[in-house]
Amino acid sequence: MNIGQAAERSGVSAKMIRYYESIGLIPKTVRTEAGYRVYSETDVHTLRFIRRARDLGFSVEQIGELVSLWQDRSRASTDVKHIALGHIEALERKITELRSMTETLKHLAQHCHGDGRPECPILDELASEDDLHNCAKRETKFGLPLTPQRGRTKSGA
Amino acid sequence: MNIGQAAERSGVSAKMIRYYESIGLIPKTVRTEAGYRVYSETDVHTLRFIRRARDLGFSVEQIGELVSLWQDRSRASTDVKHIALGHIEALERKITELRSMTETLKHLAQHCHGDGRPECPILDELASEDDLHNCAKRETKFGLPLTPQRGRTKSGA
DNA sequence: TATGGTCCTTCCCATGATGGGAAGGTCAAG
DNA sequence: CTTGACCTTCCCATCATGGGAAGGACCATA
Repeated sequence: MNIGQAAERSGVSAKMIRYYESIGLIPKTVRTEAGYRVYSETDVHTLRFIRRARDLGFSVEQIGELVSLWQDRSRASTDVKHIALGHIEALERKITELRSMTETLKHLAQHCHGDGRPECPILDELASEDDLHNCAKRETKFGLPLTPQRGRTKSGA
Repeated sequence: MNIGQAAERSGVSAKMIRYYESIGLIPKTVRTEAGYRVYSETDVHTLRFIRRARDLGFSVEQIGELVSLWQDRSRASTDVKHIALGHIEALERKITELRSMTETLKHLAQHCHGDGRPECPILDELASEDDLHNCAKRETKFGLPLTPQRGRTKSGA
């Protein structure tokens, strides 16, 4: 089947399939004489595997390791578990960070009248000279891209 | 003061200060004859404001709006609150998403022996033909960049 | 004054995962 | 043979951030 079919059946966009091939996450496929990529059921299966791992938030690098382990029949499950646990930790750190932000913000928002007057504790806090004295102490401070929309951009927006 | 000083005093890197200027988040500064940017206490104050907003996860676009409101003495606090509440929602959606991922993963990891044998429910699940049948149903599915390290890259790594 | 070190300038590139779109080739059905 | 749907490659954009190069500016000290 062609890339479009493979994309539809796997849930990975054609664009991404080409990208994964280009970075070596999946091997180069067979091509027709005309240069069209040809995919088998097995390839689709692999792509689905990748999509799921991606949906669980694994990075492409980690997915590469997972795919290798998956295809290595003599793997040790501890290696897989190790990757998973590491990822869980990363996720939890992120969650903690985001929670800290929301809590600070909720505090601030609670005290803001939110009417037509200019007084605003939210701005006051942002402008204050000392550290954010709220619950959230910015221990873990990373950026968070809140709009990295995976998948459709036009339809889903 | 020069950009280096302003960076140090505000907690915003010189690189970022230039970037913020280039995208119009902050106005162009006065320059010395030699072309060096010159900053005042007020500028540093603004930069600190920006850093805090950034630490709370606001996007540069939102920060722009917040800065405008901050500097508009006839603002309505409701506008500020509106931005804050919107951001809180976004954060909470993200948190929900991440929690869903961790829960799925924890489930899978729990059932994985994590020893030298190849049997691995984590891989089995990723490779399974049907949808992830776990608690996490991938309702909200976005990517999450778990390593967008803000700030130092060498020292902090 | 010459030299060196530290600062500043601009410009380009990279990140990670993804989409958009253009220019052009292919294929199957009518 | 034409049309439309599909494929190809290539380049660009995102978002906020850092890295680094090439070159100029400034200052202190020998």
